[in-house]
Amino acid sequence: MDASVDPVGYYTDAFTSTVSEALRSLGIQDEPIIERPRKGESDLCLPCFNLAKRAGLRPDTLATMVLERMLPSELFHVSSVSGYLNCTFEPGRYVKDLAVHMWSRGGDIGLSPPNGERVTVEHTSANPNGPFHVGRARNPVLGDTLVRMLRADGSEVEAQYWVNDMGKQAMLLVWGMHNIDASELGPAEREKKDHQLVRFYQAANAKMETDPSMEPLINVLLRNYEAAVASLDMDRVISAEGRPVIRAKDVRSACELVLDGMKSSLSDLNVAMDSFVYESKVVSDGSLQRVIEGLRKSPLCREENGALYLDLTGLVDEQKDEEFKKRFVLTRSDGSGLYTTRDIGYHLWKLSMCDRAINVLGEDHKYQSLQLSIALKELGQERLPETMFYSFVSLPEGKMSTRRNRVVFLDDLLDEAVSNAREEVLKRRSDLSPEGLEAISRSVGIGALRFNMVRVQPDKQIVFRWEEALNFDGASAPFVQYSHARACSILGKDPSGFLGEVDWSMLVEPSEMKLVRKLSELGPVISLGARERKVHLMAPYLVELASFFNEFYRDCPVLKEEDPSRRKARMALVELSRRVLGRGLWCLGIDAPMSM
RNA sequence: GGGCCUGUGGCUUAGCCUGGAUAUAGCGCCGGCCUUCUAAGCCGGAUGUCGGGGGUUCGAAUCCCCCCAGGUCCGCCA
Repeated sequence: MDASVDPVGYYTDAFTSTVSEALRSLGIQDEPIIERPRKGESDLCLPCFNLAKRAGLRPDTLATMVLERMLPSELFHVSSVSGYLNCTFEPGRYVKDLAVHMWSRGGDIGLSPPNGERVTVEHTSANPNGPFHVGRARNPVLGDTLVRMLRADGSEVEAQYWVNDMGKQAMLLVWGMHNIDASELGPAEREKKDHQLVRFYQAANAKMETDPSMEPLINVLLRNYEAAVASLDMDRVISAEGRPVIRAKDVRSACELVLDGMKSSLSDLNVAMDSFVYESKVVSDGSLQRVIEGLRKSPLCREENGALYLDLTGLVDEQKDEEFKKRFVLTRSDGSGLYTTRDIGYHLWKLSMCDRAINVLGEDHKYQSLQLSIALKELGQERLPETMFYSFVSLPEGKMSTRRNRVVFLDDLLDEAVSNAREEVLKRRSDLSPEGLEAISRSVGIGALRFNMVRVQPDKQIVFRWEEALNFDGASAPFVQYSHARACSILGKDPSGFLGEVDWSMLVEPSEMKLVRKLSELGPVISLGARERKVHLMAPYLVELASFFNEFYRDCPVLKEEDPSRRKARMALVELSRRVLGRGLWCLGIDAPMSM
């Protein structure tokens, strides 16, 4: 068999066509639905229940009849068990074919060739008014993992952060920075700019709650600011009640300052963005106006007191939602745009730049996202953004809230993770340099955090508990990292041990064969993540793989193996495991340390 | 009030879209394994009305209906 052919598909096709032929010889024309059994020894199965029903036979009778009519194959053998036709690939041959195929990919294992698809993943996009808290930390972790898995799957991906520099939050921040004396504020939690500047935002917010003149003031500023942005006059002085308050360009620079601090948290989490797109872009390049003009032509569009809205009444039944908000407001009475309107402009632009747009959003954005899609359809947009929603992380005592001071900052969690990891490393290693200790502690600490945020289905709520967030035992990043380090340790003792021709048929031990099979599941796990956005399946896959590697490690001595050919095959299996574990961890944005 | 999401051993969780063979793992608990390539490991054991009730089906954790609990949304806010 040619090394470039994927054995899974090859064997599956062989079984499928043999089954189809046998079925046809029984006069059954249905295309058989071949499944992967969840349990049991076999590799594939054909449940015969529905076929038997249509043929008027008992399932086990049909299975046996099909079995009797199947041509024998060198690739697999088949048995009939309680209504199932079970197919088991010829173990030695299959494992060898898998290993040869994987080995031929070299260091590129798990990377598909470019598929020509351009994907934009928008994630994180938190308002630039203060540091990240862990309530939203799932967003960058899920988003970045998706980006990595798409890249591994061969897509050309852009990770995009949509920065809200046009809204009330941004204006409150700037107003605070220019009108509140720093000496009136309490000390900041950290030196980082996001922690420093959030104090101005909080103070401005507090003032708005007590001072009724604040709200109209901010609204006037926002309106004047939008006008300045629309006419590309960033030097314009933005005033209210005739008094100058800020310059238009101050808003953007304030956001950028806070964003600097936020970017450094992202980088600590191993999250990299490719581009930051500011909301003001949509205003300054005129696309906001084009959106409004375009939607004006929609039959759903209505006007009231100068405000434009889409009348969604007709969609009520379709959505099975009697209380569907009937109006999707596009502009205020004064003609100025709203967040959702700018979002439409952004999406039109984004969709024109890629083949697939994916948004990672908190579940609170579901409704807004639905409205967005309706508006995009009204504008004639055929491709719509895909969404990945996640539920919030809350605290045992309730929802995180900055105002009630009930919040855990991401920066604190990151520090805590690294310092817990450091303690664990120190328990086991005394030979490390300070730099080595830091590097391993960081890999382990941050890895454990990221792992715990992607290991569960995104739409499940998470209650944040320190001991769980920093879990280093069992199904955790360090468990997987440890297997990787063990592999590296063996390879380090004989770096040339797998060079030359490898005889994969030397791998006959059950734990070797199990490991090879598990290694071959990397590709399918990556494509499930990339194509169906099920990124949470990578974590349990890696745990299972690491566990199989540990069994192999226990059962099969490598360096001490005396038969040179078997030793080489085992060395190569260790190298293959190292590559696959490394690739999987890379997909999760988790470092794969050489030693722990 | 209505829409959407979630509810699986003491705790956390996979499977649900696309119904099928003994319901997946981990933590914790109990009992073993370091003169042998890193014990952050391995092996064995106990633990389940798959939120509750109906229905469809030869067969339901999975599909449909009702109910309960938690989350979330229903602004000329973002």
